[in-house]
Amino acid sequence: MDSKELNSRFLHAWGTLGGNWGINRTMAQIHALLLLSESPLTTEEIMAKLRISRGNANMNIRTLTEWGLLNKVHKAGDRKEFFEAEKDIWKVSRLIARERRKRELEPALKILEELKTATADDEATRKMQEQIGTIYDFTKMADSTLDKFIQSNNTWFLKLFANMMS
Amino acid sequence: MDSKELNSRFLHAWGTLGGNWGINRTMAQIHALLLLSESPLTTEEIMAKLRISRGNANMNIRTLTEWGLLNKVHKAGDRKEFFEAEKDIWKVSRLIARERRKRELEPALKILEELKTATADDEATRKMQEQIGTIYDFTKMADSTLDKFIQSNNTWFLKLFANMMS
DNA sequence: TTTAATTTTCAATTTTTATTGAAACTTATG
DNA sequence: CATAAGTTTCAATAAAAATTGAAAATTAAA
Repeated sequence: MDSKELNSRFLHAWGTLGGNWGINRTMAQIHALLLLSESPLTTEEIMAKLRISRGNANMNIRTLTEWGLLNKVHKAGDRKEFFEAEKDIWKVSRLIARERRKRELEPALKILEELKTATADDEATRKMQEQIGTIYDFTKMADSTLDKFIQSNNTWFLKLFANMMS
Repeated sequence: MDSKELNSRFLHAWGTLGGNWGINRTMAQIHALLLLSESPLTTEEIMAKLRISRGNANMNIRTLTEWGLLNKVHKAGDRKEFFEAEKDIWKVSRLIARERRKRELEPALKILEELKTATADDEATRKMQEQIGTIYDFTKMADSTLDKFIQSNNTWFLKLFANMMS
């Protein structure tokens, strides 16, 4: 297999996987492209390699940058911005987890907590509340676990993994 | 708060959360409705309570049932099928994890493994392959972790949680 | 077996989400 | 300061995903 084929197959696979895990396809592909790239690329180059529009490239690069998955790099004597990917896959996964927690889990938790602690008017409500309480507790635990992961370092997870598999 | 309001707010929150975690909004809402329901409901009742069409109800109930999140119940003297939700939230999360692993993670892993082990034509390819290898190893580890979770029981996770938080 | 209740299917439609591309804006450099 | 290179915005468009509803298929009771 040559590097072009490998590159293209990886972009496709990573784009699909990303698409299913809260990152849109293009965003995942931009990240994948830069993960495999030897050197930082410009917006122009990303547009050309992925055959996407300027607007699309710009907006996804921005989100990736906000998430901490890409870094801007400046080359001496060049006015253009270059982008390079965060390549430590452990860190990548923590950064993604952090964003998803923030955008999806936290708001849901907030509502669940509210429902759990609301004053129940009647017996039927109280029963429902009990069930919601269980769900809240579980979700809260999942959230804490995720948070612990987000705050952790690579070693921590390796230890956890060893522990779990034993 | 009365039971009607609690119910509706929970349906909304759970629908949104589900929507972000690989379950579509309606599917999550059907499950939520049955989670809070005292007794099993028919398709008709689900359609009415969520104001959705027959086709939509049928197709999402089917998927939920295939995933193991709903069970069919038959009432003596009634021809209709009733549905009840799996209410153990631990089990629910394991069942969802199982499906997502099957549908999303496994296919991606298969491709990554293929790319990792393909014969590299040149140095550039070999370098990319190394990077892909790292990603494969990580993804594989995530997959194994997920699998361990899927196979586990509620106690296991509680122990893990205690372990992690210490 | 016929009939009516119930469930399933699926093409058409609606809704949601992602993408384009041109214009507006910003910023370095002569 | 003027200009051109580079970046961002956003209304319009396209693509993808969810939903509808009516017709077909299935099933249980008469």
